[in-house]
Amino acid sequence: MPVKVYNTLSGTKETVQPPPGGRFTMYTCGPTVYDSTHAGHLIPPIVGDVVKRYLRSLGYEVYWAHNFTDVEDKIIRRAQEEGTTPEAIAERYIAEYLEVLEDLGIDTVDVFPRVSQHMDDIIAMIQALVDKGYAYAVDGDVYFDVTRFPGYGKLSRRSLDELEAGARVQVDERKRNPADFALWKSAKPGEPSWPSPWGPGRPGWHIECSVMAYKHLGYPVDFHGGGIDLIFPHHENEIAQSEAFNDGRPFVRYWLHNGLLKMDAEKMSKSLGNFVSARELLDRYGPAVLRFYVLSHHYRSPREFSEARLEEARRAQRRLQAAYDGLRDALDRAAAAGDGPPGAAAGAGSAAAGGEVAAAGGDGAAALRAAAREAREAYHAAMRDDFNTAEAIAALFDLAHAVNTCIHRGEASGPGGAEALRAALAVFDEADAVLGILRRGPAAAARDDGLQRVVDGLVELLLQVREEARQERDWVRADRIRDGLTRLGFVVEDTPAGPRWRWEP
RNA sequence: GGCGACGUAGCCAAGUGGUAAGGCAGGGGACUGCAAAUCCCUUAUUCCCCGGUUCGAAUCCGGGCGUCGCCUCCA
Repeated sequence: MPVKVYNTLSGTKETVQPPPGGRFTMYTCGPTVYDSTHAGHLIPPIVGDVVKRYLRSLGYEVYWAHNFTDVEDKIIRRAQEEGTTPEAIAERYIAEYLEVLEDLGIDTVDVFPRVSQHMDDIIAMIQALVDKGYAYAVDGDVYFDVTRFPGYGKLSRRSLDELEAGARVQVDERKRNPADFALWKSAKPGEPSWPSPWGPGRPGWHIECSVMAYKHLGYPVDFHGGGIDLIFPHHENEIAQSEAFNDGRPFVRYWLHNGLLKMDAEKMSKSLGNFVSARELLDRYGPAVLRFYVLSHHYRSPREFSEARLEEARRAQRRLQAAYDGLRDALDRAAAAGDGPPGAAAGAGSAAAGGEVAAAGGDGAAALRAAAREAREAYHAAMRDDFNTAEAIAALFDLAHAVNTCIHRGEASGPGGAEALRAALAVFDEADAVLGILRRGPAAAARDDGLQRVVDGLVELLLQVREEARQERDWVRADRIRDGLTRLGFVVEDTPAGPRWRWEP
């Protein structure tokens, strides 16, 4: 079952050819760490995480490098403004970013290379480009000569003529061609610098990624990802450098670009100042809802950010979560009720074929089993088609509906009920091991601190009192307890099996 | 100005030739002491507009209109 991806380079969907040995490499452009991580930054790592997890679920290995740009003009400026060092600035925002990834459940990145740790390799690659005649040094700067690389413009589909026509910046007279870009920039007084054959300076913006991809993954890289705004000039230049360095051999096999997050119809960006902090969103919505929000759109689509959209995602995720939780409850009850022979309760123990026959009596179980099978197929079909997570999630909603219906009709406890529930649970778990949009595992695992246990105990106690009031048909007191808990963020639901509660601040 | 992408119900959003997924919101009903959750029913003869190709198009082609991105740092 082949996976297809939309490759920016070819402009078409292509069938992914697994590399020899079944080990993929993936490189994604991480942030320039001069300011806080914003909501838009979450998309590439979430998409990368899903790509890696999905391929892994198919039995492949994926080695993923996600870089930090920690040497850059804006970091230097920021350091000067705050009277500290660029390293301190970078360190601060790298720590914040890593914490955000961790809280999002992204533990799939294998290496986080940094520019500052690859100076020797960067200088070596620049030197090689100079030696091969693709680059030239002028007054301590080194530029890449785009006219020497025939494929220049193939990713962003533009020609050098178009680029010159559209040039809006003042052309540096020392460049041979206006589109030439810097590989090495000489340091101005007071700026951090590294020694080089061309004098003290620092790398240009693009060379770092070519170098770090080469060093950590080797060429060709199987998947290279990032925001669609990086196609030009960043990725275009990476191709030029890397393929020139590699004597024309391909740099990347599949280019994956994600759509941008917009804010008030403009792209969210640090330079525009219209961004929302990722940390804040994470604290307010939690990883499951945030991932749900990101993955409920196709990764290539642009999406509009707003509180209303996130609230909507929260409600939608809650529906999925409720079905999942209900499923696990039902399984627990089935296990507790009669762990015994699955068919015994209904006395439908006929025989081997009994499972199917008995199901005819109330074929909720059979329907659920069929729904689980269909959902699993639909999930894989969606994921294989350019990682269409929106469609994959739709398959889970269909399954959620089937689960709810089965439980609602009381057919989950019938013959084969538990088996069907387990089949459904297996599909949710399989899909969610990739998507990460459900809160799973025993709730207790997340509550290991003493205070939390006290709170749980108090809520349980209040609910017991409320149950006593309800027994006495003292609705006033019962509602007072429930309303009070609701105001504190505890949602209480009465079910045939007793009251259930959850904390939803 | 050039290059690229997009325009699907009140809203979000899948869907590249076969007769419109899924979600949110809304309406009606069931269940409930009342709720919540859940279930049942309901919400686009139509996919920005105009032409064309085809037995057949949201899907292909041409032309408009609109929005966004890139051409300068940017996930």
